[in-house]
Amino acid sequence: MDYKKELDKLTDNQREAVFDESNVCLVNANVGSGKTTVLISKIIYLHYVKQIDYCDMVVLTFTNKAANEIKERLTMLEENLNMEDLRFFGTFHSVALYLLRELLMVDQLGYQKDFFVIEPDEEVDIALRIIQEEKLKIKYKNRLKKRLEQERVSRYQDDLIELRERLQKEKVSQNKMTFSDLLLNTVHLLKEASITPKWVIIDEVQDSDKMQLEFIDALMNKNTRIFAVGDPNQVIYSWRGSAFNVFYTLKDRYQARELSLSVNFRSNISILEVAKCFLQNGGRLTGNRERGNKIIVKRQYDSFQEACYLADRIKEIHDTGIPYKEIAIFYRLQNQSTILENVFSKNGIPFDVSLKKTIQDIPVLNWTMKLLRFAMNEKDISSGIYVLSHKDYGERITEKAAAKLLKGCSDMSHLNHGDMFSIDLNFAEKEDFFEESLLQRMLSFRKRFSKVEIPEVDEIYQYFSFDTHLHPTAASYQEDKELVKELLRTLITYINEHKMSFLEGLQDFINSSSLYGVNILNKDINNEADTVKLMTLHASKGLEFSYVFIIGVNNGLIPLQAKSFEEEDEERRLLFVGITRAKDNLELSYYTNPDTYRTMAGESRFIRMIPKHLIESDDIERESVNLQELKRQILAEKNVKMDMIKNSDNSTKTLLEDNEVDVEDNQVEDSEVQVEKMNEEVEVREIHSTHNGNELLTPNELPVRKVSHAKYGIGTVTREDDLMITVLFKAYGKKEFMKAFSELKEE
DNA sequence: GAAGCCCCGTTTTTT
DNA sequence: ACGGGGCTTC
Repeated sequence: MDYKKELDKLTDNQREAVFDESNVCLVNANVGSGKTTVLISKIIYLHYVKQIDYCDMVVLTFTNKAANEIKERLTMLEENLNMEDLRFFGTFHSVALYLLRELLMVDQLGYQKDFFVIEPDEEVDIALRIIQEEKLKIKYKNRLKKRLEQERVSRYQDDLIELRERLQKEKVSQNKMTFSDLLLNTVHLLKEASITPKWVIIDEVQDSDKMQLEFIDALMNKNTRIFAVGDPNQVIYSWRGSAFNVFYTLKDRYQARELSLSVNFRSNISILEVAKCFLQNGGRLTGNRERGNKIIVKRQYDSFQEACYLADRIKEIHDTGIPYKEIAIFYRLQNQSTILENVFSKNGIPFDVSLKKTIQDIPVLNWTMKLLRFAMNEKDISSGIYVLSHKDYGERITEKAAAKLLKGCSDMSHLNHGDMFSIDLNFAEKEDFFEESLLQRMLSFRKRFSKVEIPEVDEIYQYFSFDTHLHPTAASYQEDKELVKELLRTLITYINEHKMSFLEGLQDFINSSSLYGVNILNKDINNEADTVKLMTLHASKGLEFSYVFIIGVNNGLIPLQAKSFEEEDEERRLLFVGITRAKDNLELSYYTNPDTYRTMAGESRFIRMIPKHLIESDDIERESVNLQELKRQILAEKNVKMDMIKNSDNSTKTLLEDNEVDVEDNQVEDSEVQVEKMNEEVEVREIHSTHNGNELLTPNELPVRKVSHAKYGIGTVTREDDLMITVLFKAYGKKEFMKAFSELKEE
């Protein structure tokens, strides 16, 4: 049988995890160590060797992509595999949705079985409308989303708590659940239900948040077993709530056995040695490949010069026979891609940018989706109001008027659909308006299409008189019309594929577009295409390329300004993730003239964490590029410093003068030394930048307490209080420690 | 209601 | 560094 071949491919280490017999097993899997292979092999092993039915396993992932990958691999082993058997395989949210729809009593919470899943923005829209209607006092409406998530008690003495209660009721009455409602309600209802999976299997478990851990816990009974894989060194989403130290939490809660996979099969030794500099959990990371090329650190003038350089370099690489799709460029911020896009387009370099373009980002499609939502669910007042009052496509009425109009309708909802159109015409100026109105079309939509075979695109298009609403005179008309028709085509295809009736299929499509994202124009990054891939470091997780360029490794960009050490740690893991995407060649670059004020000139402290012998020297460039530029920078630094001296007291002045570099005398020194001196200057400036005004260092503090740290080496204490100590390390820069845990030794 | 002050956020993104 | 929003003061 084929499954044996799959299991034979495993290494001893991987085999141990797959064949493990403990009730709860956590696999601490290093980057590139075959995490997904182990997870899938475990499922195969349980199914084919241990004879566990697939439907006795709940397999949880974070992305649809990961879920699909697992399903595909299982289908490859068994072509006739019934997808119904894999009904508990999917993202946390899609499994929750399945449970709520098929197995749990949502009516206990006031919901109906055919509830809708809504986008996060829609919840805010609903909240804003409640605020308006109920005349609630809410401050900082522009950060309402964050406030609703975070504040358990109102921070600003307003009606936030009342709003949250009203919002909850409103969602129930409109029969809608947000993403977090899906998990929350499932956890709530599972307590009373008897759903008893034999196995709960979790991928990328380090990304779980509290709610997801509760979801796992709610699935557990005394015979349920857990198998989870993850990598604590790849936690890059803690800012959106992934629970702290999930491994420890789970291990403790279920008395789990922890196994680790330490061998990396992806990158060559040169790259792994660099990656190790950024490993924080002291874990072992070993490779099994050859040494390969040293990594390159390149200095660039600015992002435009760099884009031109990259265009040339990529052509060169491609000419050696490397396909474009083996080359990737990573950056910290989305907007860094624009300059690359422009320059690459001009130079004929094929590329794809990973952009999260969804239906809601395209106004006409957002409007159309809401129209369909209201047509399917007349309780969905907020969508109705949006559709009717939209300034471009709506009925040229205000939100208030639309709300009144809809209220009139829902008060009449005890009447059947046919009677509805005779209601309260005070709001509609003449009968004609109402008879032919979009509102009427939406309200009678379900009746009109209930007994119909799946209609043509044009039939739906005509029914809603889309042409009238898209305004043939408008500049965007042609484009809008194409988009709407494309959306409707996608819808019809979707319904045909799922072999459903029209209305059933439409309902499903509406929910899917929230939960799974419908790709209308294939805007998502196409991995098969032979193009250079441009993406953020975050988006690079889980991928691999032969050539990787990480650009903008400047302080203030990589790492982004960090407010706490937790944040700085996360920035470091983020660079670790980027570095470990590279199989054969890695190049880091930084700017000497960055385009934004937030970014500081010169290489990031992260680059200085890499020992020099691991880096292919860039000296030839440095020498030829410009001593002039260097000199200019040193002068600029000197001016900054002189300003500071003017603003500070005399004792500090004396101290700083000792460190000064006489630029004129140093012109003939080699550039290496000059760079070193410049770095010293920067360090002096950094000490100052964190101490404004009277907080400046006193002479007693500075000369000079040296301490040493196992990882960062010897450094100078720059600040100290009861709780914290700040040390400046030559190779790393400034680092804050909590005294209790710092393990610093006095020199 | 204009002027000035204070607080906060700025970035990454899946479902 | 800078802008938005809320609050206080005149």
